[in-house]
Amino acid sequence: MGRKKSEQCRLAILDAARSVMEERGYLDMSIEEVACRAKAGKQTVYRHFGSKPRLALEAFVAKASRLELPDTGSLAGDLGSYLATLVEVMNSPHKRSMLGGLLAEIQGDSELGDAFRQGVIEAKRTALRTVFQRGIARGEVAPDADLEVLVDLVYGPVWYRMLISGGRLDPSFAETLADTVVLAARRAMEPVG
Amino acid sequence: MGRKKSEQCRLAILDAARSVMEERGYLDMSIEEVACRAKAGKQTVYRHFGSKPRLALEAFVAKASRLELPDTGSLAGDLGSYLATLVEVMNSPHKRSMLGGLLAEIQGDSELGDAFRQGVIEAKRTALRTVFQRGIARGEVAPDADLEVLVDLVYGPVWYRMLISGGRLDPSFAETLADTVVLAARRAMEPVG
Amino acid sequence: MGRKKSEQCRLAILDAARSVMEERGYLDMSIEEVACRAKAGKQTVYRHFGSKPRLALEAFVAKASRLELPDTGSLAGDLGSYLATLVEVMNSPHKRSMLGGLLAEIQGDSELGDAFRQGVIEAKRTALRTVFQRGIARGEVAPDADLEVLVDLVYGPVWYRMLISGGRLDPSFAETLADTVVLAARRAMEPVG
Amino acid sequence: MGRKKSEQCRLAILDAARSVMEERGYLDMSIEEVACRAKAGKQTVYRHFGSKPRLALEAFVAKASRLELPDTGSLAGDLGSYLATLVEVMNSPHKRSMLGGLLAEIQGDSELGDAFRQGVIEAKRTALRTVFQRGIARGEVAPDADLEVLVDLVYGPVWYRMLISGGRLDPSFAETLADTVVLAARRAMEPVG
DNA sequence: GACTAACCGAGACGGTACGTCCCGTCTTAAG
DNA sequence: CTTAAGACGGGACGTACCGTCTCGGTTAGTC
Repeated sequence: MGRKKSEQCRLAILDAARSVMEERGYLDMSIEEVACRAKAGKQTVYRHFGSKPRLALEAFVAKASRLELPDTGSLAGDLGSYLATLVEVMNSPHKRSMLGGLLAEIQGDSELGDAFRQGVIEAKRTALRTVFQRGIARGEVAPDADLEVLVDLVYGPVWYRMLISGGRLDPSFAETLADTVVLAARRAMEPVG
Repeated sequence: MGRKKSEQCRLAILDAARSVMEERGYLDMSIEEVACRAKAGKQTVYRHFGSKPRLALEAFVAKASRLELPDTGSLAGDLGSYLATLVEVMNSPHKRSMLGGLLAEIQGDSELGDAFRQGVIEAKRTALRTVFQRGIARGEVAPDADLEVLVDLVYGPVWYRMLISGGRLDPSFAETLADTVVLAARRAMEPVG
Repeated sequence: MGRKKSEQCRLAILDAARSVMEERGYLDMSIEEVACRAKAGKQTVYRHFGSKPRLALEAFVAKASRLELPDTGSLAGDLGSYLATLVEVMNSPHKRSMLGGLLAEIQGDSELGDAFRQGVIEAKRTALRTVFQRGIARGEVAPDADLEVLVDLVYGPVWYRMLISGGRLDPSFAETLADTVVLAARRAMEPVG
Repeated sequence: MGRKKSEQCRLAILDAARSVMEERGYLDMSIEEVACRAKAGKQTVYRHFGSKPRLALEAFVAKASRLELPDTGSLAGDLGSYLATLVEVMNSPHKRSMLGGLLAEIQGDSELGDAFRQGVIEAKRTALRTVFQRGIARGEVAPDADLEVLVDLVYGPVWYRMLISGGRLDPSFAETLADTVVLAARRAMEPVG
């Protein structure tokens, strides 16, 4: 029984969380400020989200721009188009701060980690897997290629530059990376040498 | 005049920091506990390291096993050997926690970020760059290849699996990744088609 | 319709309030726990009693053992008998806690204070006043005695020992106090000296 | 070792506590506001006083006007003078609120209760005991009188009026009470009847 | 060898945020 | 139409750490 949890209230909190994170970054976001901005009590925040990283995760997922899967007719076209968009989206200080903070929390909280990987990572991997499978059908990708590694080959360098090496995330990087992955995917078909 | 900062004391603090991080993870490490374990005053910790992420960074760098650069005579051999070791070293919960935490702090603190990239990232990249340059000399790598992207292609997937996707970091992954990068590096030499 | 249920519900709340207070004391009694034990909603508690001190007051008055006014034929007898019972009743940790808590609330809430004095204090004072008036009729009490002060002389020391000094509340105290008050009451009749 | 607790800081907190209590009463005094007014951290308040009732007790004791013990040469004079002053001092809303709140806390916290009785109550009782002993020496008080009850006879009615019955605390009450106690004390000497 | 400035441990300081509890009000569903 | 259940905005709790600031006590280099 009892009163129902208000959806309106939930959204106000998510909004507040988002705006605080964009202003201060994940680490300096406090539940107290989020509650205050959402004109909610702290308890209400905890009732809805349970903890700071959960809140951040939901706020992140809520606004995660759903990247559309391109279908240009060739692996090179698909990858080039997809990576161009991906790199542009990832090249944002807000995202860097939010994702950096979440990564810290994820290590050692496996429940949160699973939720993060399920909600944020896996969907994107599935999209790319489809792209490579279409490549196999077209004969552009070796049929025995390790799709997981190919997917890693795309996402790995992007996340690595964004969060770790601080390398440039520009169109030229997207292009070079796409080209290289295309070559790597194809080559597995041919005899080495 | 006066007394010098004690090296012994500095080491005790680094040791304590390391052990706390291994037990509780980066986020739950407090300066107070580190000071207490090192039988040092908090002030002393701040005098030597200035802040928590700096301390963690130094603790990390201090114990960072200096990976030796193999020279087997072939790119495939070098990469295979290097990646096998790298993947083994990275497959550690402690490292995950420390690095995740550092990443969170790095976003938005550019001074710290620079130190991290300088002390942890760049050295490793340089090593790999050398490997690829030897490959060029041997004719195993296209002379006009983008070395930075090739290096990203190695480190990106490893960090990505470690911190983000949670994918396996096992010898078979190392091998597949090494093989794929070797192919990608070589292919740039040949006409596409 | 549900008029009957209402009274039943009121009693359940009073019962619950009493039992919580006996277990935890007045200060640590929360409306929430009372409602829960009474299987009532918080709103219902507020509808019936309005506030915690009101509830406590009603719970206290409800169970207040109605002390019978003795009529032994002499002031000494009446007072001795009455004080013996009073002291016994007051010598209870539950009562101490409830009354201490109520006293705290009463200061600065004059409406509650009036209700408390009206419901708990005045009835007892009236009883004692009657005893002294019978004493005047019998010639045992000076006719010009200040009855209010005489009544204070009985209740004051009892409450004072119970709540403030922590002095013993035993039969011997009751006896000595009764004797002393009898003397004080009579003496006003006679010339000093 | 370590830095010493600052006396200055302790006094600032006591001062703040006093002023908050005078404005809001004991129950509505919050540690947070006290700390804020004293420009101290909450932790500092807890370090020095440990809990709200302890703080209130110390604040109360600190400002407790040390009533001087009169020595007029007669029991009637001593009691009249002492009670006149006592009643005047007790007739204060601040005191009512502070003492009411403390009484609530005292019930069920025997350590605090002991401190309260030791610091606030016992000193005053000792003073009065001395007065009565001088009365015995002068032949104004029965030598076998129960001094404890005589002392109760003075303080009881005063506290009772202040905190419980709400009766007037004016000079005429002080006078009547003093006279009555003098009579009660003397009478024990003489045969009843 | 005695001085003395800097360092050391310890820990108190003014703060900020935590996550919890309870307040008194409001909303919903069931009887 | 009244209940119970319980979510709501709010406020204080007592705790944990933050980074800074005294404290004595302990080393080293200079005089």
